[in-house]
Amino acid sequence: MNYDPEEVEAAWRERWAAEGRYEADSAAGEESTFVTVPYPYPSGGMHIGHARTYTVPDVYARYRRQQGDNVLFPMAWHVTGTPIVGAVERLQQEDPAQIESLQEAFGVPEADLVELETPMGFARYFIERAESSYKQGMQALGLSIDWRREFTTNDERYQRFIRWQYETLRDRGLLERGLHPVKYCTAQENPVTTHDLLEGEEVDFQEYTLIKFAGGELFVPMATLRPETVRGVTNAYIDPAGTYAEADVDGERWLISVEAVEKLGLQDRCVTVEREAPGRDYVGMRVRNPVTDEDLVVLPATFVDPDNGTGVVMSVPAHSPDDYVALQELKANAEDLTEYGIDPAVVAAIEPVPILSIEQYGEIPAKDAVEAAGITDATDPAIHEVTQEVYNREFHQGVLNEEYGAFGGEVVADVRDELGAHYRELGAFDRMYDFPEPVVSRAGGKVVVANQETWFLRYDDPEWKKKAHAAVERLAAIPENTREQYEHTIDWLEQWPCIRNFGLGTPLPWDEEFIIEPLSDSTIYMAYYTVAHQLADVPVEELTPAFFDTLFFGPSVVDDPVERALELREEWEYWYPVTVRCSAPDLVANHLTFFLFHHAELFPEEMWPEGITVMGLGLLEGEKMSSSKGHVELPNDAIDRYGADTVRFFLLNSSEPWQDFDWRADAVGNTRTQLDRFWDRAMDVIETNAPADPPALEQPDRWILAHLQQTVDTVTAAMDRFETRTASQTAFYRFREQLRWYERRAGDGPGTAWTRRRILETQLQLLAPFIPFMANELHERLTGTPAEDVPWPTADTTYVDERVLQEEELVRSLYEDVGDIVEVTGEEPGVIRVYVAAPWKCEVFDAVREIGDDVGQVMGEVMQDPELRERGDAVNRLVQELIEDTRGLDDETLALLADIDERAVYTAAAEFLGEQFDADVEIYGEADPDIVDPTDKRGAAVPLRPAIHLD
RNA sequence: GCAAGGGUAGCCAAGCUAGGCCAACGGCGACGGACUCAAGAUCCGUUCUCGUAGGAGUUCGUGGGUUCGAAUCCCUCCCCUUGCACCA
Repeated sequence: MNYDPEEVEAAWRERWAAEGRYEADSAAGEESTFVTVPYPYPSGGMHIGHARTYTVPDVYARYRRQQGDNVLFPMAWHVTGTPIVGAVERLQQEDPAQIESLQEAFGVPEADLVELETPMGFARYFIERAESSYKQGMQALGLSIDWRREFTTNDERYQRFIRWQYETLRDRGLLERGLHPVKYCTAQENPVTTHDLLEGEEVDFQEYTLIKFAGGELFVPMATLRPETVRGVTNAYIDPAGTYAEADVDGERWLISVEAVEKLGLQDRCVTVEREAPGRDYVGMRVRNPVTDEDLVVLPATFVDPDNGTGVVMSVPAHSPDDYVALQELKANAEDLTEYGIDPAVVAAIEPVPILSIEQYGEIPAKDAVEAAGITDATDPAIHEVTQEVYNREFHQGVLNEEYGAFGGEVVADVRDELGAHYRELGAFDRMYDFPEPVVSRAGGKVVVANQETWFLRYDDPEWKKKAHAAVERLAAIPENTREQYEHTIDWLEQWPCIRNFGLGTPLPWDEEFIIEPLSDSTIYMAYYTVAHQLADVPVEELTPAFFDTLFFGPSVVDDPVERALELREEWEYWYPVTVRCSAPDLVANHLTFFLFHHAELFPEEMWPEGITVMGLGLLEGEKMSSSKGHVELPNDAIDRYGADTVRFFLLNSSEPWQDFDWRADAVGNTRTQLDRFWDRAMDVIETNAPADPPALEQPDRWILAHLQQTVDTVTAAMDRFETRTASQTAFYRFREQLRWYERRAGDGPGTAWTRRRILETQLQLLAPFIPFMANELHERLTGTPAEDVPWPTADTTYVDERVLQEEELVRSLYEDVGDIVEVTGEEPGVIRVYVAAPWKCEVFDAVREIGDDVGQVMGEVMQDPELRERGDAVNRLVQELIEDTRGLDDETLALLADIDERAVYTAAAEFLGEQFDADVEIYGEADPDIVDPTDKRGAAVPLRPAIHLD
């Protein structure tokens, strides 16, 4: 019967579902393993990258099950937040890109679009209705999930649980109210996310320092990202055509652009406009530098954007190529300024003021940089690059001048923040947020930065950080280098705004207009899995904070513990902690670290996560997958084409879980071919009769069985380390390499037939986690029991045999040497003569073995023997050669090698060699009296390496 | 810039944490052969250079260093990928 994955896989899916094979219930006395993976976010369909994300934990779950554990692998759906809502909105607005993405990438038929018009409709569709839905994909892949525990984060009961979590955190003082800058659409009057942006998706807002220059009572704040240049300011620029306002800002009178008025108003400033006037009215005004007390002039410039910062900028020609070039141009055209009543002499007198020194440049870095680049006017596009370069170098290498007092002599990068804070405290500086370039929302509104009232998770709390670090310490971090990343993230996290103004999810219990955001409502939900299906029977209104207190903190923390909660507590205690969480690398810096933080705070140490495995990302034909570009591979398509086992095997075998993988159709096709071949061979074995009990075994049989035991050990060790690639490569491809030799060597007796069955049986058990459909099917056909229902194999000591491995190695290398010679000479031999090293050479070998790799010492010892001394040079050469050959081998192996009867080994293999080369094979001892040695080759014989003569 | 990962023979990709069985696993492609009317599939072999005896030479981003010995350890430089937050 040919391999037909469709049929085999359908049968097993049905059987697993009917048996409830993967429904896991707590069972006293059985070891529990709890495997989790972040629940999918159904804002679109499932693609092949997701398939791997969920298959990796499945393979581990299956492995642990074969190892005898009671394994729980649950799944749920994350529908919190704005992406789904946003996707629905875009659909309603008939956004063509969105519709194309749904139809092209995820194959949504026109007729189904109507189902996607509500957020939960949209979510449901991609959870289970669509061909490309997650649940259908997971079931097709054969993931061993306990589906009874499924839920969504929008479910009432789940929300009760999250409310309990947040009330608890608030009560512990880990939640705090405050203001936070966010991207804000002025048209919708609402915060927006990156997905909501039409223009400027890549742009991040920045915190600008406002340097409060003053013209009499009127402050003229100027925005800069380089507050340390305050001493280098030579003048200011204003847009003469812009509209400016004199406004009361928190009790001070400020001159700012009208655009800045709006922005500051949104940044928690109290702003009242008192009069408006065109920028030109302020040209020529004198302003005082708050740090140096110098008086500077405000000059007109068309390059000033009133919609950036405050609309008034300072000029630092010594350190900014832009400003330097502008100043040159201004000087050249100083006459034009008379129209503003400015004396050209004033402009002519402006000279760059350097404030720092830096190696690569002279006194005026901007001047040098501009001249070196040959820039003469401000329209030269190269000026941006030059500016960036000067900014970078000055930041990292610029040493501030002595005028900076405490900051003098320091590198900018080290003191910029401090310096800003210092002058802010003195009232000379202030700050505002803004974008460096225009940002527009999909609704068409201008996007600015607004301070929003919000609730923060206090990840900056030192006690909490300490607990989180403790959780990392006991964590099995896979790969190990992620450990450092967790530590780093914990140290670096500050306050995290954990609510949104809209979207799906759990409302903040005490302020229901806010929704707890997705990264914050998914930190301890693994605990919810342990009781999810049983919670369904508890009336929602009974799921009070006291109920969850009882469940998770125990009976002692509440006055009157509910019985049901105590029962569920036993479930939780049975399954928890999480054995391993499989996740993505980009989640280390947020979700996974939050996961650790919350566990560390809410649960006792023994309930903290035991392991996290971070998985690599997927590429498709060498390129990043992108659902918006339709560059995706869907699991259902792949499974239709290749079968689920092939998809699984490719995904797990092409790289280790934490490495990136590349889905390439040709490689997947090849994987399928390999499985076809495996199936055919397995069927041959299954259909061949073999004795039930081990008959007499030949050398090749014992050799391959010894190899099999090594393979079992290697695969098991790899699985324990989550090295699925190593494990599957070893069990499948590596072992097949050995099998090729075996097939060449093996006879056709009952021993061979028995050995083949024995090998197949073990191999199927090792492969069952990877290709469960095929492995179970074949194993059942072979033995009557599916592979997943028998214990994971362990090395059978009956067949562990180091000697047979080494002996066969001698045969193999003899075979290869003969082959090499045949190839080089291009002649077919009629007779192969093999000369085994003489006894005196073995004595030398023994000496090398005992003394080690010191040539002098070995020679000293060996020359004690008069018989050997006679051979002088030959002994010396042999010693050197043997030392080379034996280097790195351990004593045990050497002892074994010394003990092998080489001649017997070759004699036993002579028939085989003769068949292979179609020649007669003669075995001699080097010192045999009746030796045939036409070309005097025998002297080349060395222990473990016979001399050869082909005739 | 900071942080992490990576640069290996035509391509993909092991090995590098414990330096020497590494000319460097494996796959693809290519070439030769077997099977076949033929093609495909399958199987066997070759695939850095030289070589009519199992060998020798030169390779693992660059340039140095440590060592008897380095793809493997240390340093310099070049290049590539990813992340840098309120976005799941």
